[in-house]
Amino acid sequence: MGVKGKIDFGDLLTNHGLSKTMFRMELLKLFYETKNSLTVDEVVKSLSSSINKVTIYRALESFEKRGLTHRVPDKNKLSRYSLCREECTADSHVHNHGHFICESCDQTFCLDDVKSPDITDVKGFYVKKLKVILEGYCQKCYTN
Amino acid sequence: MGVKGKIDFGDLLTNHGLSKTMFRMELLKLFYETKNSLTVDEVVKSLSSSINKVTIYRALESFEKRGLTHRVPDKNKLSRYSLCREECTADSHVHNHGHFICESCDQTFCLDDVKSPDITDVKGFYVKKLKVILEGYCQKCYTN
DNA sequence: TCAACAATCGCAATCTAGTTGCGTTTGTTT
DNA sequence: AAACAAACGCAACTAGATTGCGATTGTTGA
Repeated sequence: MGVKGKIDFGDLLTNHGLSKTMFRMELLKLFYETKNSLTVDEVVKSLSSSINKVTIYRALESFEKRGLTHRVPDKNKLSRYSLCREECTADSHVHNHGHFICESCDQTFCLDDVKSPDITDVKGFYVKKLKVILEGYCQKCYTN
Repeated sequence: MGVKGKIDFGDLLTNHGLSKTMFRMELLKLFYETKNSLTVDEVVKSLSSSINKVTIYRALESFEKRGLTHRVPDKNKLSRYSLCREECTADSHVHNHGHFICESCDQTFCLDDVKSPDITDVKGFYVKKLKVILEGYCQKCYTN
């Protein structure tokens, strides 16, 4: 169990039916410390220990299956991964706010003021995910 | 010029600063006849004449540069392409409605009832594109 | 109209994110 | 601690997408 609000990443893994390995705890920690989403390459660069990319792919795959992380789009080229919020479950990743992706620096920003549309009235579809994606330039890249 | 409301795809290309080639007119026609978005592979299958994929990629690239078509996301794997609506320009692709992508059959459906959030108040970002993406199963795939 | 230039095209090679198979290592369970 | 399952690393592979370059087609202006 966690102590004084600190997150026990081992417990987090165990509670989600995943083995508690050194690497996966480090990976989970990285995602909790990172505000924005990460690509697999960014994960490689951020981790202290050298780890095989395949392992990262497989870890993130099982994380998503267990409702810990999920993919977010990134200009259709490569995948980004992001921690799930409370409202996510293994089978449902519905975000209630928009995400901004900067074309230049590739950073993702949460836009809490941009609310997702109400989809309770959508008929004829079984909706598992909802994403609101804004793309363009962030302040920093725009002024450069 | 077009005659009696029929679209002259040659003019459309010329007006957007593109050369009027047989293939590009066919490609543009295909997009105007297709309700949903298309992948490059789907374009290959739909075209009567055999055309190199590279040419399609390059055509769609220049179409996007000139504000004729744009990419839409597809489960992070491959790209789909879609005609721009009136509100799109070369530098701005902001859709006012959501898109549903079926995980199973990969079809994209326009959800005119799902309105995009208002982003006029977003500060600190230069927004070029806005997308609302829903994913899950369409009726047909869900009941199978 | 047609020569000159620019845009487009096809082919082949290349790039790269992501996947798969399999033998080894590590974690979990009892 | 033994037995089983999950996770890992390596190497090979897949497939969407890109690039270089010579050939073809389209556009422009005299």
